[in-house]
Amino acid sequence: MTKNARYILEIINESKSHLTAEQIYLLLKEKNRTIAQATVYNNLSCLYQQGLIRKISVEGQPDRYDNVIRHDHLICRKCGKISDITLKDLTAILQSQISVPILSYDLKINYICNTCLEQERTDHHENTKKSF
Amino acid sequence: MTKNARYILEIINESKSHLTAEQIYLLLKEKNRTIAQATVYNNLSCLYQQGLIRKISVEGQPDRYDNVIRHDHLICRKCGKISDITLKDLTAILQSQISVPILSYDLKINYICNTCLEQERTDHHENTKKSF
DNA sequence: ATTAGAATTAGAATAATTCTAAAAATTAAT
DNA sequence: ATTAATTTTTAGAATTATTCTAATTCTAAT
Repeated sequence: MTKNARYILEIINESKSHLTAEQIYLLLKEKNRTIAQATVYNNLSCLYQQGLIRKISVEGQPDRYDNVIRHDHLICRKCGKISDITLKDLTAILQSQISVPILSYDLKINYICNTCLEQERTDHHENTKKSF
Repeated sequence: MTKNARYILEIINESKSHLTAEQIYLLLKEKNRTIAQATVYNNLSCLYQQGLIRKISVEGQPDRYDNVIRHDHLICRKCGKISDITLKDLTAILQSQISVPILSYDLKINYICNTCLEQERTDHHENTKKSF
């Protein structure tokens, strides 16, 4: 594993958020390492193929990268916000229903986050007022 | 709902595969409807927001669209192939662990498909041979 | 030190999607 | 039916994310 790959893996493992390739690139530049975007992409692909990181793709957003410690994601259907949540491991339940070996699974749970719920409530209220 | 939206929804609901926006556009053209790509994208966004279709994003691939009948997906980690699989509904199990209401969930199970397994076996064999 | 192979680079190229502003179609009001 | 208002569609430009390319730099073994 190259130095850059190690740095990138470290950033992903230490981050609490779900970074995009772009964000990782910027973080590396901040830490005054000179690195090209292509290198970030290269290494991310590499790390992903080796199963050292995972990719989470939320529609309308660039791919995001995450550590491989088992956890699931809550996705707000309004604003696209991603939050971590650790639910009971489902591997056994799933594997019992599938004959081929499961490598891993990605579970995204769609909901509406509090901010958007609040927003919705306010909007609705305003509409109601307007219609009088 | 506009005529185009209806057509697009129909195509998605009737398709057994997981179509991209591009593929939907081409299908519509085949059925000699004149339609612009932008219209396909517009309507897909619309249908998605209304919860009438779902989007499945597999890394390295353009977004794909699917019907909302509950089912899960098997994703081959080597070639990216997507297959449908209907596993036991997990909503109750998940909801019991989450306080906010779940709208829906997307479950992608990573595995290696038969073709890729075969491929791997062959490659390995060749490597072995070569190394002599 | 020399060299082969791998990693990195900057920038071009590509692919998917969104934006824009005008045109066409649909709907509602007269 | 005619006009006006609104919605949908359109073609093409613009943007964004990502990959490709070919040259350069680094690394590690001789």
